[in-house]
Amino acid sequence: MSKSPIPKPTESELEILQVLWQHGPSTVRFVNDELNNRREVGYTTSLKLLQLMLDKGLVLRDDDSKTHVYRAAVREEETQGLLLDRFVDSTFGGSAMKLVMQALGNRRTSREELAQIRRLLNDIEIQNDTTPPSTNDAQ
Amino acid sequence: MSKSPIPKPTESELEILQVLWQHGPSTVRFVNDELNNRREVGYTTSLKLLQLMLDKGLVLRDDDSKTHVYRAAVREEETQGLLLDRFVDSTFGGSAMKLVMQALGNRRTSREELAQIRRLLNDIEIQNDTTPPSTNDAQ
DNA sequence: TTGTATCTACGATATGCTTCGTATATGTTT
DNA sequence: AAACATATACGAAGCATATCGTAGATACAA
Repeated sequence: MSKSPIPKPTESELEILQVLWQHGPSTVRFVNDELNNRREVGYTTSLKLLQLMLDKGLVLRDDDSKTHVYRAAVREEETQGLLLDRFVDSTFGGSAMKLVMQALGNRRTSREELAQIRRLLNDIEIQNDTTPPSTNDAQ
Repeated sequence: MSKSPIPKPTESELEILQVLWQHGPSTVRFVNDELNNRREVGYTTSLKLLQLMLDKGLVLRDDDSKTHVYRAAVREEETQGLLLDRFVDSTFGGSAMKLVMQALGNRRTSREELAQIRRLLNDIEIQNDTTPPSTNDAQ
């Protein structure tokens, strides 16, 4: 519940965070290898990125051993939420609804996923019933 | 249905597109005024942006009269869809589901909006029943 | 016609992101 | 010990974006 000055990660930094979120604390070597599954990246590039991210506070590192180990300093959902807000604002003029409609409408969604969303909708409606609507951020 | 080499608009360019989408063909002056409702932007900055966007093919202009009139050259939904794809990929590792769940979970959604989504879900399921699933982009 | 306002064109700057090369330290193998 | 592999640190280049200043054109008012 603390408002911290989280710096917005760039796209490249996000790629690295994805790796760290998915695989946990990792060496530069490992991160670099993972990145190279998607595209060509030099080792020192990944290293530099991680160092900059360390400065920004996006990652932490354990440098007890010679080979440093980096881990994410920001939580996945929190970061995604932050970026989602910005994205909704810049691309959909603040309307989360429009975004959801497009996301659902313009791609294949499996039956299970649809069911999952329905469950979520039910939960939200229950919440709406118990806690009366105050301010409405979605539009 | 034509695949055109649409350049990805930057955030600033998106702001301008929002104005054009919302208000239709506009002068630089008007666009700049609109932008200044949100933040400080110099007139020549807006002008330059529009000129660059013209080069990129993001906007068209009518320069019959001395004061040029710009209009969007890309459609709103199409552009949003393009950016949505990129965003889902970079921030949610390609999982549109995760995005939708977060978008719905982390903000207030009114009863009508929920109903609207339910309707959309129904439509999708009907489609899923009539046309068997081939490739699954979501997830 | 002389100013004044408004417009476009365009160069220049500042900043941030990404990338890599090189130097240097450290550990390992023969 | 010498050679080799691998690590970190750091400077610097290349590029895109965003921003603005200035010059020059054009219309209109006094």
